[in-house]
Formats: sequence, structure tokens, C-alpha cells
Amino acid sequence: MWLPVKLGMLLSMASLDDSADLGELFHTAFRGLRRTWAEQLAPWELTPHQWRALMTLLRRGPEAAGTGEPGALRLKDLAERLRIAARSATEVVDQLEAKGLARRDPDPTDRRATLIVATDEGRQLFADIRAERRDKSNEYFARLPAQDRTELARILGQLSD
Amino acid sequence: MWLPVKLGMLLSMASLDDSADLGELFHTAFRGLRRTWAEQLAPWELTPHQWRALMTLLRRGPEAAGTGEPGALRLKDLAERLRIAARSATEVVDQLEAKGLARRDPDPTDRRATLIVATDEGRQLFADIRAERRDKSNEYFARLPAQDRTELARILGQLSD
DNA sequence: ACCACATAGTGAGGTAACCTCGGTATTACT
DNA sequence: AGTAATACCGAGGTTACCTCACTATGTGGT
Repeated sequence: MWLPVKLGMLLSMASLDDSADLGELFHTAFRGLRRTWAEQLAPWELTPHQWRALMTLLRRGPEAAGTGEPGALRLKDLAERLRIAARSATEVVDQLEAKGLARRDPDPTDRRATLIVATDEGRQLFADIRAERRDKSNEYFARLPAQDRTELARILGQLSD
Repeated sequence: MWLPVKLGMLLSMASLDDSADLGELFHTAFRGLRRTWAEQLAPWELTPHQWRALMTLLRRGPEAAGTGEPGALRLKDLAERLRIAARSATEVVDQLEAKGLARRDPDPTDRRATLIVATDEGRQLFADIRAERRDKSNEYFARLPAQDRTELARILGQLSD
């Protein structure tokens, strides 16, 4: 009776649900990651967002090594690397500055710009947290076999363009 | 659901930065997903959060089919399925109610509880959006080859417990 | 040299998507 | 009957974003 129609619907719904489930999976996995990060960083009173910013300041790609002070980035460039609006970068820099982990210096080459520089304290904190994380060997992704981590990185790379 | 895993493709080059990069990748990929969803849902003036709630109301698992009204869930159960605190579910239900997509009915079996029921409008909107999404064949994950989608689902499943 | 335009940062103000804590009504347990 | 647990909601807070308008400064064209 309804079998042919139902079959077609089932097929299209199957693929639809597939992507929906993928979205759900992504959603819950990401929330788990966020929670884990927040817990790991809580002892240092850093939010994941602040940690990402500090990390971005201090872990510039090798291509930039030697081209200026280490740990110095124009606010606009920081925003770009964090993939957030410049205004949002202002905010996180405010927070880092309030904690004494970073400081604003005028850019000598452009008086409109400010360079965000990690302070010694910021550098120290970064090193400490990194060491801790190494010890705990990154709780969250440690669940995955190394091979799956590689696969995941490859697939996520495709999604991020 | 489980497909054979590709074996021995790459040796793990795991370094300390590996996990950090994985986190970054995850972060940016998730933000992309969120943005895509928000854009897709904008014409209907639904946030991704509201969509997820409506979907959860209407797409109960087959195990629950026939065990009560379709599209009816206690608020607490909705919260559980969305993996958010009960108080947060109250909020999203408020929003759906304000839009006329869902309604609160007293649970006849427990006077403390309220059943969240999708209205006809809610059902209609759900169907419309689903049809649209099928047409666009889910922009975001469509970038990935089918095999990678399967892999991703498998790996994310591991992460979500 | 001057003017139009672009760019860098920020103040003001807003939003989505969460949370906890405390209170009230109701049900369940002993 | 009395105490503990549960379901929901009001109040109020947080994180991580956003846009828009403004000022100070740099850049290119004539």
C-alpha cells in the first residue's frame, strides 16, 4: 500500500537525519570540548577565550619569527587570527591587560595602531599552563586513538576552508 | 553505522601543538557551522537554538513513537535531550511559545510537570524548513565527501561518549 | 598642498545561549 | 503524617560574540 512512497521518504529522511545528526554530534562534542577547556583553565582564572588570545600572541607561526618582537601583534591582526571582529579583540585584550598578561604599546610605524605585547607574566603563565597540559596530555582528545585524531584534523581542515 | 576504518594512512606526527591545533580547528569549524545554520534559519526568524528545540520536540526517537502525543515532551526531558539545564529549556520554550510554535499543557499524570507540545504552526514550520534544507542539501557538510561524513560522525560519536 | 577616502582602535549598546540559586507546588518514601 | 525529592520558574549573572558611530591618523589623487 504505502510502501513505495514510504521508501522514498525514508531514503531522503535518512540522509537528512544523517546531516542533522552530524550537526548534533558536532554540537555536543564541541560543548564537551569547551567545558573541558574551561575546567582545565579555571585554576588560572582564564577563560578559553583569553587563553586562545594569549596563545595567539605567543605562538605566532614560524614565518613571523624574527620579524619584530615576539609576542607583539597589532590588534587588528590578532582579531584576524582569532577570526573575530576587531571590536571583540579589543575586549579580550582589555581582559588580558587587566590581568597583567599583556600590554598595549604604540606601533612606532603607524600612530593609529597599537601593538599587543605579552608581558613577562603572560609568558610565564603561558609556559606554566602548557606544561600542565602536556602532563595531562590533553584530556579531551586523548580519548581518540592517534589515527582518529589525524583523520579528524584532516576533515575539520576541509570544513574550515 | 560502523564502517571499516582506513588503516595506516599516516603515522601520527603528534606533537604538543597537535592537540592545540585540533582544538583550534574544532573551534573554527564549529563557528562556521553555527554561522551557516543561523543564515539558513534567518528567513524564518528562528535561532539555531530554537530550531534544535523544535526539532527535538517533533523528531522523537522511534522508541517513543506511539507512546503519547507526538511532539509532546516534559520540559525536563526536553532539557535532557538538548543537554542543557532545565532552566535553560524553560527559556527556549518561552520563545517557541511566544512565536506560537509550541504550547504548554499540564501533564495529566503529574501536576508538577508541563508537557511541551508543538502547535500545528510549529509542525508546519518544521516541515517547511526541512524541505528547504533538503533542497539545499545541507550546505555546510556537503563540502565533505560522503566517506568523510561517516568518519566524522564516528569520531565525534567517540568524543560525545 | 589639499582634499577625499580608507584604516585602526574604541565607546555605546545589543544578542544568543547558556548558568546558578532560591522559591513554590506537588509527588514519593518511610 | 512528615520529610525528602522533583518539576518548574523568577531573578540575576556570564561568556563570547556582534554592529554602528566616532576620532585619530595615514594614503593617494590632482
